Amino acid sequence: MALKSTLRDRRRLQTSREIQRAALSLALSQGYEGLTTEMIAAEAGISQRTFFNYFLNKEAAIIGETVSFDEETVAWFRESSGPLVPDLLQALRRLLCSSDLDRGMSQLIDRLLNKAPELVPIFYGSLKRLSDQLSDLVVLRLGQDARADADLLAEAISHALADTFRIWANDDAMSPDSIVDVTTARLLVLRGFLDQL
Amino acid sequence: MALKSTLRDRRRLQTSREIQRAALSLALSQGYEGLTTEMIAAEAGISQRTFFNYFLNKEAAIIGETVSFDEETVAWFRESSGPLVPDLLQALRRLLCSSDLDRGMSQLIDRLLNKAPELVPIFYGSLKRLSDQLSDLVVLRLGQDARADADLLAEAISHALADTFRIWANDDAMSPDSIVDVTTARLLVLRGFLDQL
DNA sequence: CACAACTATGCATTCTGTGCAATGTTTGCT
DNA sequence: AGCAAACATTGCACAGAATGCATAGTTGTG
Repeated sequence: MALKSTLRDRRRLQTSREIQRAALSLALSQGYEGLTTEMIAAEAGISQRTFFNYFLNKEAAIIGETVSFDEETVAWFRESSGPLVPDLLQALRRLLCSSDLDRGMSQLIDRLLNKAPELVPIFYGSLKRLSDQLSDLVVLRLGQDARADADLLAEAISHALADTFRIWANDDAMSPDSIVDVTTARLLVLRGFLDQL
Repeated sequence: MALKSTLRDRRRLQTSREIQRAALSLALSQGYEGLTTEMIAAEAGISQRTFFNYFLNKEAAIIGETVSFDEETVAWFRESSGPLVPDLLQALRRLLCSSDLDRGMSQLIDRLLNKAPELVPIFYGSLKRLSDQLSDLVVLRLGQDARADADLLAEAISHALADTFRIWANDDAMSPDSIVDVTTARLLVLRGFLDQL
């Protein structure tokens, strides 16, 4: 079950990114209002029908594909006996390492979210998917009874991470490796607030 | 600029709630898949066109209207010299007090989210609106420079609150007044996790 | 009452999203 | 290489979502 990279898989990934690039660049130049799936398909050099083979809807094309923890990371996390939260951050480090980050794309997304704020809720809806994965990890260690607590922690971490992504996207000097470090700093800020309770 | 309750306003609110009730009950009985705006309109006793006069889209009808802080609360918060986070929670208390909560409706939403998990991201996208309001409050006190920190805190609080709502919806013995108390307890759990850093 | 502001609705239209069937491409197997 | 299964692309048809516009009715106000 190793990761086999066939021609088909490579093309699929490439087409998927090309569609997202087309969607983002058109949304930025022409505005998200009035952007149609036909325009995106034309810009990406595919048919409208094929567009819908790749993405369930227009928003999904803007957001792009969701990353996932690989099995090794999940296994490592479950077996680790270190403290929970630092281990979660370590898992995130692995995730960011395996998924090759594209700063240019992140920059486009950030600019689009500034230009078309109506997309922000959609983006946060999609962030929920990452949060769910984090929550699943926590439950692996603490058990299903801790699901509610796990959700809460996962939300905080995923939002701190999303926050960090915007910083990283706009700072060419910032290394991808330091993303999780900055995320940790953001979480410490949050803890500072909660110390008021 | 007091709150005048004309016949028009009352009817509007009533129709809006009737539409949401129709949408929720149909989604629960027939399934969200295959639920059309025409069905909702028919069940609510209005035309499809009128449905779209009340809600921007089908999802918005399910979620219902978003609550807002009233001007007095905003003014009170800005002038208060108490610690930030407890004041935020106090503002939430006022918000929940003024918006008359409907446990039955919240219960329906909770059941629907369990039955149709594809709606969860949409719900979280809408929760962002409340979060934005909280963030605006924080910025009133700390200034625009603290926007990023404000967002982070607001996200944590709003998710803790959403969490509490689900508990409240399913526990008839729980008083609406205690919602913010439970939310505070949830935030303390979160702080406990973050103490691992 | 008279007039402005708002509401409901029908109709036409554009866009989204899905199912299906036909045709072509890639893969794995012998 | 040759073959069959799996997968990808596309066109077409169609149901549903959402908007603009015109019209007729209702409510608020002086």
